[in-house]
Amino acid sequence: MLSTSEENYLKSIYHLELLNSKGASTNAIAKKMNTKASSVTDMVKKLSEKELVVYKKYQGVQLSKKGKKIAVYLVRKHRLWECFLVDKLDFTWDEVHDIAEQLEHVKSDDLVDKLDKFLGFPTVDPHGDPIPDKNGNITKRKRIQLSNLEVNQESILLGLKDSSDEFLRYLDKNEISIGQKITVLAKEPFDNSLTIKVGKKKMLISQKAAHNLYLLEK
Amino acid sequence: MLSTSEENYLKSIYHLELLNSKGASTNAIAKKMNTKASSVTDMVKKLSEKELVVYKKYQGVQLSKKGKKIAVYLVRKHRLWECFLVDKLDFTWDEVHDIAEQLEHVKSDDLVDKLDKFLGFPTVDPHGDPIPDKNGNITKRKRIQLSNLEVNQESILLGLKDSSDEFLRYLDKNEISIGQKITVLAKEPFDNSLTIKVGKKKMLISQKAAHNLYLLEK
DNA sequence: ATATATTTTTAGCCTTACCTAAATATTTAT
DNA sequence: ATAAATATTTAGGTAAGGCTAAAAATATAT
Ligand SMILES: [Mn+2]
Ligand SMILES: [Mn+2]
Ligand SMILES: [Mn+2]
Ligand SMILES: [Mn+2]
Repeated sequence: MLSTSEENYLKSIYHLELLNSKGASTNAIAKKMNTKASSVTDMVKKLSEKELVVYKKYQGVQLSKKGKKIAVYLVRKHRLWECFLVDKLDFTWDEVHDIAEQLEHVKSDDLVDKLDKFLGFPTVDPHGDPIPDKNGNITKRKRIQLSNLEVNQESILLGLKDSSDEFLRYLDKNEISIGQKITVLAKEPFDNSLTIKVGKKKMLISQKAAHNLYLLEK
Repeated sequence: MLSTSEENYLKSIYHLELLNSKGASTNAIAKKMNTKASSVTDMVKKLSEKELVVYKKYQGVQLSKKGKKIAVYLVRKHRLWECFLVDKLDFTWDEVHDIAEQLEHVKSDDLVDKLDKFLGFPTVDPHGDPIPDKNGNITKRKRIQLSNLEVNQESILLGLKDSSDEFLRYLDKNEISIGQKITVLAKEPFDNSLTIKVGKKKMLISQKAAHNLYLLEK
């Protein structure tokens, strides 16, 4: 049985590996987990002894098969609980992350299965992120950043790159939500800002914001 | 912010105080928490410094007002989660305790309020135990053990003294559940066993089992 | 190629929450 | 009232998961 701390390390390494397939560096893990590099070294040694990661001194870590399975299961639990909080308890999407961080560590496989069923086997969480199924399979959708969409192309908002509370509230304020149709009407060459149509509304969006929106790539 | 361990101590002391209003002894706490008396002494000193319990060496502990408030809130959370697990996720009443033991430590007042609302503000948990309201008030119902009911008196099953999984499954097997009408048909003087009518069924019940059933006292 | 900067590890400490064994206080029995 | 039994506390130790500061390895710049 893993501790909450061990579980959090595995999940962080998993997310870092998605960004950099070579593995996760000590410093990157430390930054992500708000801790010190020396603490990371300690923990990584322990995870390595348990064969949950592959670690070579000074070379960073990668998850082992066993470690990845646990990490994906944690992601599954996190996202299922986020669905529960938003769909059933009426939380907003910027309120659920910290609570799901706690709930994901509750130990009961039965609970996860029954929660999944109760929610109707959702495939994406409130932020548009995919929910791994019972076997750990994740459906990958082809997606493209809004900033890379051609002018006059229409697509559907699938998910977010940055799910920070600030960005979520920016989207709320501008009535942008997952599943909406978005069309690029014009690109401003000077600052790469975009004029877009979201639903029926026209609006201006910065390059930075456009970078953070993933659309369905057809 | 209290640790899970500190919270568990407060809850155990609370339950022990309900049995013995003078307070909880070191040994009683150790037994209840499956730990050693010396560990209890350590923790009790810490809780005393935080003014959550009143502690005098060799004299056991009582919860302070502050400590009791926290303990009651934990009981509230535990029982709300048990309702969720049984009513929404279709767990049986003998499966929910250990999961609720974990869920009760999730930190979010908002979560508790919203869960309460989602469940329709329940007043009792699946075992018939009362759920403290938002202000910590617990509705006390007059109740009497089945073993103390007069012959030919009818009453309603309110709750259980012993909620062990074995007893819960004994009740399931005999189709006895919270809310049912029960009448004592006869008492056997030799072993104090009872012939009772539960719903429409007649059955024999031992003194031990009858001790564990609380009925509404009119 | 060498010097400098950055990253990572090691060494040594701290706190929490446990433990065992020994000492001390309290309770119970004679 | 004293002895024996029981309950509680103290002393000293462990493992987990943090930390800082110093040492060592690796990466970068000249
Ligand atoms: Mn999240
Ligand atoms: Mn999410
Ligand atoms: Mn319970
Ligand atoms: Mn209960």
